[in-house]
Amino acid sequence: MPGHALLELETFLPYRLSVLSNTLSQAIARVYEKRFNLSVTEWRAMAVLGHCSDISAREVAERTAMDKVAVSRAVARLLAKGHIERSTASHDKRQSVLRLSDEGWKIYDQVAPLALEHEQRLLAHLDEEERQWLTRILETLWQAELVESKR
Amino acid sequence: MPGHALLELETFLPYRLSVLSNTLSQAIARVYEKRFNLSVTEWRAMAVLGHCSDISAREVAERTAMDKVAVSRAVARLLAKGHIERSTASHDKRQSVLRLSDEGWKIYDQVAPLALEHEQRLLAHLDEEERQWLTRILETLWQAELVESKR
DNA sequence: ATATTTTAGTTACAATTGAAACCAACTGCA
DNA sequence: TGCAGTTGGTTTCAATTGTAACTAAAATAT
Repeated sequence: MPGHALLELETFLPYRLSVLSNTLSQAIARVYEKRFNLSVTEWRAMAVLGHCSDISAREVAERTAMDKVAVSRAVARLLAKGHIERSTASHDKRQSVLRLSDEGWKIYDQVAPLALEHEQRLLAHLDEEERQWLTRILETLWQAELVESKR
Repeated sequence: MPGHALLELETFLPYRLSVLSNTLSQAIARVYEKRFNLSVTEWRAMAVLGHCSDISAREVAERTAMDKVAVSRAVARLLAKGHIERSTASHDKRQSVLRLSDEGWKIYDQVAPLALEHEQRLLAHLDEEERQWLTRILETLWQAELVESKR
């Protein structure tokens, strides 16, 4: 194609990141889905609550980078399944206070190791030096995107 | 949370990749959308056709990592907008032969530089050494995931 | 040749998602 | 106090997407 801009999708960073992360997420998602009947959004909410409990839906949204509608729906389904419990914040009756139920913890304790194992299996393809670079680079890009998207 | 698996979402690789690539894609997508009325799938199809012309829908699907239904719909919309043209392969009447129209090339020639520029702006946060590592690492993970997902 | 299976692409229907409207509770300020 | 503007969360409706079924053409087998 003479005279046209040279964009090769296969080497285009945003595209590569997108495809890589999608195949990756879907691979894990399939496991959540089949074995535990959890969608990605549901699992993300649970993951956050497993790590810091008694937070509001808004805070779950912030920490998972999901929007509040998605969180609202995930919370509704998790409540229905009994994986989480909800009460109302005493200082602000709009806010909910969310935490994993005993049942939820049982799920969490099964899924979390699986997720970590999957991550390890992926990282096993890299040597220690590569892993350190990757962490560093992702951190940098993450920060860069954050400030970009805030504008 | 004593006695529970330690999964911190913020440092979990699949999660980081997912959030990073989503915010990244959306940032570019917004530009496609607003300025050129193109969805991400539509643009991806056009990007592939800009790079190698006269290929079938199946081949577009392969090269964009989208499924054939998504491609079919993107193609339908691009045809309706007049951005691409379609004929039938002489050696196999099932296959379509797709290419950008003159109109399509005009769009392509505007969007492609924008996309490349966005990529450059992002990469500008990294030094040359980091960029090389990133390319290498993504390539490795890409290959690793490909073989994983084929099983 | 003809029946069977596979492949390219589309269509139909259900499930998921996103945007905007909405409600209730809080904040700040006159 | 009371009223305008925010904020947390839900609901509604439309658009997007995924799955499965489908058609037509080609490849393979009988």
